[in-house]
Amino acid sequence: MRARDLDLNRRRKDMILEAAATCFVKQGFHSTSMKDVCVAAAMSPGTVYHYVRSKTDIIRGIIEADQAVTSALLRSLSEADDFFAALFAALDRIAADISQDDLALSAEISAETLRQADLQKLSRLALAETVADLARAVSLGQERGQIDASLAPDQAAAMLIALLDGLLWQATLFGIERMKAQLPFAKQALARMMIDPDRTC
Amino acid sequence: MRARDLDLNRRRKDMILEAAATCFVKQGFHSTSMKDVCVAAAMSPGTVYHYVRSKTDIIRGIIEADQAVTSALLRSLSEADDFFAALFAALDRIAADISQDDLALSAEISAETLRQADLQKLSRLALAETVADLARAVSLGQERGQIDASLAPDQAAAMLIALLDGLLWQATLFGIERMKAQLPFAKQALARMMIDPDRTC
DNA sequence: ACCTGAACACCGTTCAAGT
DNA sequence: ACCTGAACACCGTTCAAGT
Repeated sequence: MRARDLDLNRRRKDMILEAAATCFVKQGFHSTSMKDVCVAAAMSPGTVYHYVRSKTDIIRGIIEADQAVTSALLRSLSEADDFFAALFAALDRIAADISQDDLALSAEISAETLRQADLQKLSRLALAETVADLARAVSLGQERGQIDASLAPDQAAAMLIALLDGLLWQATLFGIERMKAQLPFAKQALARMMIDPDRTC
Repeated sequence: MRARDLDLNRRRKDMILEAAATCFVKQGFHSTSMKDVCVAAAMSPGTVYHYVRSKTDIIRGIIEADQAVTSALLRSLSEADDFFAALFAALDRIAADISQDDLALSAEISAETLRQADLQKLSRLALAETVADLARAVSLGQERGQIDASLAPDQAAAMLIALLDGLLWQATLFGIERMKAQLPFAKQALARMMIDPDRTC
């Protein structure tokens, strides 16, 4: 019955995380109360706290789930033959898939992360992993002659992520439509950043 | 005595804003209570609420003050003769002046902004003004032949701000020292983005 | 008008008590 | 073990009462 208990534990926690995510997306992290989460998960406070350590613990679960998605998307970049084609396709997909509420929540989670040491560490490791994954794709692109070989892959990756994060923030404030309109300019900027300007001379 | 009343009003509100800012920088927005602010400002709750509408109202004051600083810094870019020299100097100054706590607070304020319609509008207008100010400097740089004339000034400005915001976010997580180490790469990236790659051919 | 501080409704979390 | 819901300490804000 140990196996069954562990399974119940995981299932109940997933239910709570899902219910909480729904609330957070709709109302934000700080304005959804644990009572809201309890109602959405159809459990009493005591039960919720039996499966979840704290409100912060729920954020931890969401960050981990998000990072798994990002990581998979980035690893697929390393498997592509054409770096820029794959990168631009990924940007298009991000712009097409993301919702305004998702953007708001992820900004809120990012901020929440800063005031709690363990969450901040989690968030820092996630970003470091993202940059490392992307640096690997950059390195492969350099070997294929698609990217300026004189660039440090991790620095190029950091710049690319910075530009993308900055655009996502602008999309959060100005709306996703504006980001879609910005994409061609962003692609040009990224290509210029990463292709040797003297290459065609 | 109307004049004196208005003056007291402004002075007291400034005292509260200053006390609150100190608390926010040290502990963050959500983990400083109004009681903390009252103690720091040496006033009772009733007095604080006599001069300030709400906790959110304090954030509004901080955003407005921040934007005044940013706006002044950007306008000075328009007055420079060499766009990139002035831009790079501004980046160096930002990296030198900013503290880890400031970075954390501004991320937290940005997030807070998203869940309250009036704050979001304020924040959106501030970013729009920042982009517009910078676009003007870009436009002048183009007239002087320092920047690729084929770029749309507002788009180039938006990309520049996006990259800078992204780097500031990385500095928030990884520390300012890392941002200082990144600056040369950021400058190269910005120059490549904004200078016609065929110019020297 | 300016200020006090008790009071209000609500928050995240805990825990004695039930099954 | 799993679950309940009353209770606790604390939050942002208000308001009758004082000067």
